[in-house]
Amino acid sequence: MNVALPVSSTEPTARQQAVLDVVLALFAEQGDRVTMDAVARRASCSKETLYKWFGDREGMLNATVRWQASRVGFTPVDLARLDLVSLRRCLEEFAANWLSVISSPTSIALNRVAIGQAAGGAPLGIIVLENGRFALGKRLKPVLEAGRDAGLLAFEDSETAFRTFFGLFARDVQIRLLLGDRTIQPSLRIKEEAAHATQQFLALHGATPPSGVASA
Amino acid sequence: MNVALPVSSTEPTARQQAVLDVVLALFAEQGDRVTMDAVARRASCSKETLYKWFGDREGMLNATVRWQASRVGFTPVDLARLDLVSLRRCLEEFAANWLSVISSPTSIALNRVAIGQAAGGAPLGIIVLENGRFALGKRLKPVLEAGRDAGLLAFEDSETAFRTFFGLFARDVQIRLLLGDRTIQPSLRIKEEAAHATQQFLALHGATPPSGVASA
DNA sequence: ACCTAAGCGTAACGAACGTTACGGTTCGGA
DNA sequence: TCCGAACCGTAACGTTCGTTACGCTTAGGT
Repeated sequence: MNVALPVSSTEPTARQQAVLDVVLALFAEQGDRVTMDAVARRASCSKETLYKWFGDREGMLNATVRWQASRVGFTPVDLARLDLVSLRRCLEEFAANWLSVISSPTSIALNRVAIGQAAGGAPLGIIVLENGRFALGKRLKPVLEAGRDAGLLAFEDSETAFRTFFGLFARDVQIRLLLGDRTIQPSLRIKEEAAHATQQFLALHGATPPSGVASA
Repeated sequence: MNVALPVSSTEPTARQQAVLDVVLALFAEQGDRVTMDAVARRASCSKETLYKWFGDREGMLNATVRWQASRVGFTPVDLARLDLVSLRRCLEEFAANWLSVISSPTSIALNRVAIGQAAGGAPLGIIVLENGRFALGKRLKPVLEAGRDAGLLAFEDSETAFRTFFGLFARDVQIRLLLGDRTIQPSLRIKEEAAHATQQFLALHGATPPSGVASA
């Protein structure tokens, strides 16, 4: 499995990227039920080429997940001069970015496929986890620690603090989306929910109590 | 689809329950890849019987989800005499119960199947949601409101308050389990995590600040 | 101009699996 | 005792789909 593309590093060519984008589009449309034939037809390439490039079906799915993961970008933050305002805005942006990413049809479809494959020993779920939840933690923990160093936050373990923040903004959104709940419409209130979660996190872990703003 | 068992109410017979338990066991073992043949063999029944009972494969999966959902029980609480100690204990039990349920192999497998089916328009995900997350909310919100009436809690919307509590104890546990993360071992620390989440929830929404206990 | 590699389109093979059909067996009731 | 319904075990059918193979076209290098 996965002959032409080794498990790490090698970036797919432009043509290959176009094929992987087709796979993503088909994921969003039909979920896991993506056949090699449908990919080849939509991408106007031959199945033989698919097998030459990706080895087998699992390799193609693997490359697709990596391709999508390589595109999620984070806006780096300036940790040197950090005050309560910039910290709050940074946390709100992180939360809002996360909420908007996991609400996108592409992300939902990708997570569904990864979860379906995770039933076996497939590493797809781990890849999604590594590039989603854990990548977020790696980016956010330095911010939290800088906030603590600046006397703005108080906590012992940055991992625990991050998981608290994660729970406050993620709540039940992801599981409801994955299970197909249509009564949830997070796209409209992302800003408000991110602000709310940040407010609550600062109420729990802020060194100085936030002045005059009640957690509605 | 689903001929013999109408979509609601009718309870399966003991023999049918045994078959559904076999399906659950196979879910836990092999995930979504459960064939009618494997079910018939393990359950020592004929495939013709399966089709007579459940209509088709989707009907069988449907009945399985309902069967498992019918078994999750909640311990009712006495809302009349509620003080801070009993409220705290009640919240901790809810959180601990939820964490232990979603950590069980059966629940993980069931959620994976439901999420996989949710890609199409299948109602499996909605059923799981209805009997999991929403059932929890229906049970917990009266408790929260009773706590508010007793002057122990302060919040505007019980739904919002519940989602905050949900986020505080669920955090990233469910998505990590679903994606196959093996570095997470919630079974050992469920009590501590439930107590921690309850502590944080009371810090956010408790009317009287909890005396002398720092949120570690 | 020729050769080779890459790639497209299509056909075909084979396995897995949902679904149906059939013959034999058990068991409760008339 | 006899009948019929329910059920078991197994075989068979048809579809889907992953995988492979083949013929043809195109482009770049010598």
